[in-house]
Amino acid sequence: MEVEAYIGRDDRASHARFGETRRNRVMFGPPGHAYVYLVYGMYDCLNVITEPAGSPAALLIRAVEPLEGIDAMRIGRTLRATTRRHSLGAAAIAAQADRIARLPADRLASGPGLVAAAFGLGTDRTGTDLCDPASPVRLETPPANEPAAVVDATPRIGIDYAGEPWTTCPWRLIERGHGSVSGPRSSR
DNA sequence: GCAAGGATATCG
DNA sequence: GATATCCTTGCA
Repeated sequence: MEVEAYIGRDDRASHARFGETRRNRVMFGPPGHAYVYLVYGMYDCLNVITEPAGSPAALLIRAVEPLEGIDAMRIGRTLRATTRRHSLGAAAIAAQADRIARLPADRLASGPGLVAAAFGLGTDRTGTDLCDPASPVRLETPPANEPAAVVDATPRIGIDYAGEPWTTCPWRLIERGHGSVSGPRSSR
């Protein structure tokens, strides 16, 4: 599991830095809801609102460790990789499907765009109550015997535009020992 | 190393 | 209305 924290209007790396807009409206709403946005024109990113209404803060879910539904996650990844493309021939579609079929489980959601793809989430999921047991996408309480996670903290990724101290504050949190982490494998 | 890809916030 | 930019990914 890998997440990044974006906290408040003053956080120059946060979508809330310009105040409330149509895109980030749910950031200013109640906690436990989903904020899904489109980045770089082709990838959706899942965030969880973390503070009470009026206090815009969220966690960007950058990577998760697949435990169940791995086949379903492959389908989600394949769908996202082969649709929403203007011109993709049959051979290219087959190549994408084959590439994803060969991915190890811990690489199915090892990046913010890949998390949303694996779960089949789009921007239309924004506002979903992730704490509602009836929600198709939700957060669940871990088993009581779940061991406590050891967490490493590093600077956040892809926010050089924010300036100091936001580019260096260690608000990217990574569960140590998990294979599902974003970024090139060579850097791990 | 870099192109793909479209919404968005900000400017004329 | 136009456009520079963006909390990325996968292939050259």
